[in-house]
Amino acid sequence: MSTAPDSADRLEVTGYRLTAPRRAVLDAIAHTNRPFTIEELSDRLPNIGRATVFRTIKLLQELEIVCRVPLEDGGVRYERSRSGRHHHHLICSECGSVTEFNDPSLDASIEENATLAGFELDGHSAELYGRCASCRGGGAL
Amino acid sequence: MSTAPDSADRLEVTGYRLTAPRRAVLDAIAHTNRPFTIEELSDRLPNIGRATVFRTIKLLQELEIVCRVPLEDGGVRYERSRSGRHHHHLICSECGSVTEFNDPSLDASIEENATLAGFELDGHSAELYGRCASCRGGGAL
DNA sequence: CGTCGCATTGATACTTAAGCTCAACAACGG
DNA sequence: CCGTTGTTGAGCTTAAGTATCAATGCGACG
Ligand SMILES: [Zn+2]
Ligand SMILES: [Zn+2]
Ligand SMILES: [Zn+2]
Ligand SMILES: [Zn+2]
Repeated sequence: MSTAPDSADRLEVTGYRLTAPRRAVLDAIAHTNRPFTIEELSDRLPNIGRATVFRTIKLLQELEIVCRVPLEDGGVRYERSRSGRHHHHLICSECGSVTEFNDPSLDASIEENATLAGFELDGHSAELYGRCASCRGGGAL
Repeated sequence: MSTAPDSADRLEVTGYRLTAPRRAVLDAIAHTNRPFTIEELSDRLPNIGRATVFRTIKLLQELEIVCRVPLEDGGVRYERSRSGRHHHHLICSECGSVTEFNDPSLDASIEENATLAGFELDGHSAELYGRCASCRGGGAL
């Protein structure tokens, strides 16, 4: 049990090679709890080429091991997905933490709106911005 | 009635000057029905400095005259808002058209999830991706 | 009017993020 | 061992947006 055995498995099972650079990326994100940028990740992996970090993260997104978190200011971070399934994000503007949640009725509501508009839905995103419970507790009010 | 009188009013009422460059930008977006990039807009306004186009669009976003549309592939376009109020987008991956919709029950569902997580909600986004009614009608199926 | 002050403009340089290229390399199957 | 294919990484290129800063415009005031 070195790192993220399940993720590694998922890579191999899907037909991709589990190479040393890919393992290094998996390793690095397994040891991070904060959402990260590619640059940050790349800096922590000086022996791995930037392009490879990009490629690997893209790959991991497809496998739903990592997800893309769009910030309120237009920036983007990435986060190792806890659930590995479809979900949405609660993004704290104070501490930057990201919490996943899933709500079938929210998705249903989204689908309903698409149907109403005669739209064939193919994907969607929903991001919630604000202050997380612990930042509220610790700070004012 | 030259262009977008209401938008122009909104600019002035809010204390900003309605200058010639700003009017030109308002004019240009009033005559566009497709979501645009800043570059495209800037190209259509050769007499207006690029920086001014950026500044003006940013201003119009604050006034909710224009809204930022994040695409599925991570790109961004801008669109003159029809409603000028809070809404979400249906984005067609085939023709690129953007339709606004508003659904109080969707927003309620979002707020409920925030509350459940002890989160103080501050803003949110929801984008729907797929094929619009006319692209479906004209194409296959 | 004349003039002062502030908002605005725009050419340009700069920044940052992200993606692409392509030759070298590693793995694998036979 | 050799050819085929997937993978890598240094450096190049693009895109998007921002910073600079002098010049200009406009309004207020006397
Ligand atoms: Zn996520
Ligand atoms: Zn969903
Ligand atoms: Zn909109
Ligand atoms: Zn909403």
